[in-house]
Amino acid sequence: MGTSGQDVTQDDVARAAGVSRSLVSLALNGSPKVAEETRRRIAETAARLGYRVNAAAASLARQRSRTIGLVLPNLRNAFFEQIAHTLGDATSARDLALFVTVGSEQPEVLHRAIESLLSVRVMGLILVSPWLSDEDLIAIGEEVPVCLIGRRSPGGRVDSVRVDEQAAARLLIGHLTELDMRSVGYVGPRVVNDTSRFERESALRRAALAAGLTLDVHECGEDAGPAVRDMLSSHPEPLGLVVHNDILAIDAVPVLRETNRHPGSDIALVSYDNTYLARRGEFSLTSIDQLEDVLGTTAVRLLCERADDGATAPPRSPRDVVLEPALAIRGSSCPGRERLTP
Amino acid sequence: MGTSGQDVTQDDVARAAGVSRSLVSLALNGSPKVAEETRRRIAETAARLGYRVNAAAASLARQRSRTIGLVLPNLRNAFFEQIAHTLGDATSARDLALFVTVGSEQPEVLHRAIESLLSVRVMGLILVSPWLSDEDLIAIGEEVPVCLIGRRSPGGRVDSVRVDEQAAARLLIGHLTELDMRSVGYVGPRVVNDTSRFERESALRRAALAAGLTLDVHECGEDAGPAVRDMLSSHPEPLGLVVHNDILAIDAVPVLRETNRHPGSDIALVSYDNTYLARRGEFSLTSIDQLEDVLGTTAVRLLCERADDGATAPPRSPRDVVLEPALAIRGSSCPGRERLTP
DNA sequence: CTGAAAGCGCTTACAG
DNA sequence: CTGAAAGCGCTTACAG
Repeated sequence: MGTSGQDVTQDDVARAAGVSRSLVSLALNGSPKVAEETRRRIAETAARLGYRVNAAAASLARQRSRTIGLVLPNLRNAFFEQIAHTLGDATSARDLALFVTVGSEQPEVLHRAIESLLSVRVMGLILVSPWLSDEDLIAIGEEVPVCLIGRRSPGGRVDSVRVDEQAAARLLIGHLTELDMRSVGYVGPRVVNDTSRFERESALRRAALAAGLTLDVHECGEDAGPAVRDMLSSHPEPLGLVVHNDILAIDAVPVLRETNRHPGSDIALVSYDNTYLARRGEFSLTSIDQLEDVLGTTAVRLLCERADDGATAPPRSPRDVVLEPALAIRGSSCPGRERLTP
Repeated sequence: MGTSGQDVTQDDVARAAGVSRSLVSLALNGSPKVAEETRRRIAETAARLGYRVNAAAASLARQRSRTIGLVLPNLRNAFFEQIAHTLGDATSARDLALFVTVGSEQPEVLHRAIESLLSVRVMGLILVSPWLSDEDLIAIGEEVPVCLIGRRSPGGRVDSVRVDEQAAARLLIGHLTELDMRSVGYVGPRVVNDTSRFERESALRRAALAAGLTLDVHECGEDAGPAVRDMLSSHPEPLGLVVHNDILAIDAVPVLRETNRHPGSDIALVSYDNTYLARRGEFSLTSIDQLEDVLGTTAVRLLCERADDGATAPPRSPRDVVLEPALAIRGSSCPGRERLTP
């Protein structure tokens, strides 16, 4: 029946199945030491009684939990949703649970969130573009396996997976120069401690220089519109406009229209993340694809490897997995020639 | 120092502070039975040693955890971010942890997510507009205190907090008729089992009828653009266009422009959620405000009340808290007359 | 105000 | 292939 009543324990299952308590545990955890026939009988009894493992007890006994903590900076970016989904799949494929915590601009809130994840003794932490100092990250890495997504490993015992920002910048700048844009502008969020933001900017600057162009930078608030408007008015020439991410880039679309700039001829708008916003017909943004699925599955793998080392084994040195990005080309930069590169 | 090493336990703290194990527990949990001076000394020792409670052990001993599970349908709506933030604040104000799980269109994934929350023996579950049947919800309510947000209580032991859909519909329709719109169209997502979607539609229909108007309904996919275009072409007369939420409504903005409809004269676009997207200058959407902060804090309160009842006490009957929505009026319906109603 | 002891539900050597 | 026993770190009556 699987009904409620107070919690059913392994004891109840053991009694009902006429076996010992430990056998139930072994059977339910799929130990090879249990006869298949017995295992099946126990599993059936457990299901019939509505047994559900008590994760707290299991973690305590096992000295380690089977859940991974995911810390996202916020939920305002579809990229984060993709990541969360991919990680959800990757973890459940390994029979792990995933708990998401949403950070905040306020460091205090972020720290509290991480603390509560540590209290649960998560087996590892995945942090997406965290607003934390390298020192903080390394300190957290001392307590629990950590894998960063979208940010370079700061050393210590902290791993990371990210897309090659230089390669992404080269893809974008290459695309823009092919389109004969004369200058390149970058619009990014006005933030103080977001490392990835600055890395993106400097990668773009370097790639632009290498192509003989300079990079003009404007910072924007929540709405990128005003910054884009400024940028356009100071660049009447054919301009390659790089916006920090899709969600900001959609603010640029109406501005282009208003100011009478024509994608493909005197303007080319490109951005990052290639989320569903970029794919929408109304926006149709050329955008860097970050390969969220690869990012996610890799992060989980790195974390599990580090966790499996246990407290034994010499601490693994930090690993920094760098992925080649792709560029999804759409109407915002060259109408009529949509494709995926490379 | 608060450094790492293997986990510090209450035992370690007790030894270091020269007191008994139980006293440490009492002190750290702020029991009034402990002398203030002792409490302080123990707290200091704990901090110095880098002690962090083992939530698994605490939950097990206490037979109840101090974390609430939040289940969101997805992360594609800024409304969910607001909710998550508010709940984060509300829970930490009560010294509870919040774990977020992101659902999915696939019921199997959603069930697994809920299962893993139940395995942790969360003290309660908050579900936002869940894609689950009433029966499923009631069944979950048998296992753990449940509070729904944005959906009517299905009975059982399940509470709910939501905005009055009828009142919201009346606000919108009232606003549209004031603007002399002749017909009303509703564009909502094409879904099969989203109760809130249908409730919204029927509330609108009823309010429209009461105002002597009929409601034309078009369903849309991920991009609302095409549905909006259809709607507009079949309604050349002044049209009040209600879109299911902000994120879909922004697809309508460029369509209005293309088709040369003018907000305030022959078209008035309104939507739901009043998120940051609605507030952006480029979109400036008139939108129903759902009072996320009230929704969130109320949900936490209801949950705690039900949890405090414990296994004793006659089961509380379900509560259905209904809030009066507000309407934020912006340029998409009447340019130049932005305000908040009521 | 403080300490000794039992127990939460599970896992895991260990001995058969 | 199976069972008896210890222990994970904490909380909580209970007795002083």
